[in-house]
Amino acid sequence: MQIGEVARLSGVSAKMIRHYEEIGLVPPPGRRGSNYRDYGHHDVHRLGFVRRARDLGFSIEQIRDLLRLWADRRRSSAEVKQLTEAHIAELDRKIRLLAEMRDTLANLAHACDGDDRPDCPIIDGLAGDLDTHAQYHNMVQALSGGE
Amino acid sequence: MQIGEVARLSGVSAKMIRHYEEIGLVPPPGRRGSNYRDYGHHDVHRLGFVRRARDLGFSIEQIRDLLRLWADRRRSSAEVKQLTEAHIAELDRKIRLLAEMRDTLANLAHACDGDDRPDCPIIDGLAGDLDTHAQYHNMVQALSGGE
DNA sequence: TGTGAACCTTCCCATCATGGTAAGGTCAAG
DNA sequence: CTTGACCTTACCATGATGGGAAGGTTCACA
Repeated sequence: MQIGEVARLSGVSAKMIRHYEEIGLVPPPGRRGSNYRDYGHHDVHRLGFVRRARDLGFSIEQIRDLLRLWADRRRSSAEVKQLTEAHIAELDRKIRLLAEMRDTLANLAHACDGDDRPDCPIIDGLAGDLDTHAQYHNMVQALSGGE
Repeated sequence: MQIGEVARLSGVSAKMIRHYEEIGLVPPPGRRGSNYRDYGHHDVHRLGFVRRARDLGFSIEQIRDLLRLWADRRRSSAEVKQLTEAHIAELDRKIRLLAEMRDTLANLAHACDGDDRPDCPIIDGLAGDLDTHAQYHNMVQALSGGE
């Protein structure tokens, strides 16, 4: 099977399949006389695994571990679960960070008239006329108390 | 003022200050006889603005616009607000994406015993023995119905 | 006057995962 | 024999940041 078909079947681009081979994430396949890579069903399966793990936000290094665990018949599910929960914790951390940004901005935007005049709490906040965090907390208080 | 002090005062590393100059985000400062960059208070203020905008997740190009608006006395707050709300929408999109990953993984992990045996729904899900999304939705149903 | 520490300068490389493009080889159908 | 669809390698780009090398400047202190 040529790389293009594997790409179609696995959902991983040919570009990335070559890249994963180069970094040793997947083994180099055999070559035909034409020097074309030659894949089998097992490779499609493995690359599908990689794609699904990527879709769930695992890093390449984590996927390397997951592939090793997948192939290891003597693995403990505890190890898989532990790796997964570490990743969940990382996702939670990122979500909290983004949510904090969003909330700060939403509060600034809420206080901004959004009209033709230049006066703008968003710009003022960024300019540091007010400390952004203090401003954020003041906002929260003003909003919860004043509305 | 040397770049190191500006870095300290603004919270932007000297490395990044030079980078922002190179990409035209901030104007090149004057130079002393030693060829050292020479900054004033205004530069510290501007870089503080940049840092706060970065902390809120704005991209460099968005910050370029924000700096222009900041300097424009005839700006409309509507323009600032519009830019901000576009960014908020982008943050929401990222948060939703990450939350979906987290929820899928949390459900898989929930179904995983995490013991010494190799059987593992997480690995099975990644291996595509079940479609991940279908599995996720089945999980949700199983969890809400079965507990 | 010398010297060492603490600055500064430019230049290049690395990250992470992915895409683009260029220049060229292979193969099957028409 | 050409055309088009495929494949190959090699290099460059992204975005924001850091690391480090090799070398120049400044200043305090012995």
